[in-house]
Amino acid sequence: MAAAVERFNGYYIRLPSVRKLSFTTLSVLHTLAERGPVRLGELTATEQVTQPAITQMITKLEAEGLVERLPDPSDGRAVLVRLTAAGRTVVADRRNDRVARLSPLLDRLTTAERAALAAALPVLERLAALAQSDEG
Amino acid sequence: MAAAVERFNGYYIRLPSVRKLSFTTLSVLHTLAERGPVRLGELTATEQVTQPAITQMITKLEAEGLVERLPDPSDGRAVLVRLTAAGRTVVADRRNDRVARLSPLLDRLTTAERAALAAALPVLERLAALAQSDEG
DNA sequence: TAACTTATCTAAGTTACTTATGTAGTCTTC
DNA sequence: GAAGACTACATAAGTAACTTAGATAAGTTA
Repeated sequence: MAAAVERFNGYYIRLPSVRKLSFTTLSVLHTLAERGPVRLGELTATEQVTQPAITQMITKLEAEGLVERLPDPSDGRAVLVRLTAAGRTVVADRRNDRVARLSPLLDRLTTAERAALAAALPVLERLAALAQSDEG
Repeated sequence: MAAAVERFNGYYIRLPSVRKLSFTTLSVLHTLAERGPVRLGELTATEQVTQPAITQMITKLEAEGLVERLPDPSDGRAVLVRLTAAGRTVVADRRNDRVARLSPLLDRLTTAERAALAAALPVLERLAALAQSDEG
């Protein structure tokens, strides 16, 4: 869908208003941005939805030019999903948006307050890791 | 719907599996638990959905006995929404569940790590207050 | 009191999910 | 090495939480 890609590229600054992406969809795009090409079944495991839901979502995102399906060379049944350039733009754009909203608020905190937030981040990551290790 | 109430009361420990409550629904119940009786329109403002969505959700929750509609004495058009005892049980039950899941994880952190999390909480509250004051 | 506004409700359509099932590639076992 | 079982994904059909558009009834204003 080259037309969709061009449209996204041309107006990427307004992307959030071009198509509203659901929470789950955004989570998938984020996962793909972090982990690179991933099998469809792996997305089923990480997101909290069923496998057909992922199939349908990826079909839509592919039609919009945000992701692409690739054959998995190691398994003829499997499908690898990868972000396109347009897809990476969406993710980066959203991150920039978050930063733009948060920065002016953080600027109004004291140095000590910002330090308290920064000190909590690694603890939260460790907590998340503990929770995840308990599942497996 | 007395039957629904009794069912909720009788089996409240398993409530989360009786009916899956959507994210928005849970947010509304939480808002009602925090702020007490609230006008339907006020819920429209705090949650991120349209007014008809709130009307429909409250109708469902009322049928299940979790909330009740009251006339607003100060405005004949308005409707006040209030948690029932069963609704409060749902909220309390979920909170207990969160505590039960988090506590064993927090126990595995060091004292310093727990202190870092505790120190960040008031900062996050202040940050949220700053964000909210910018909207109005 | 007529015109306007506000608070909620109703109706109809959309969309992101679900469960159930189909299909093709891979593994196992004798 | 072929048959059966399993796995990865796709398709189909139904559900539930939303949406927009429009109706109703209470309150406000000129």
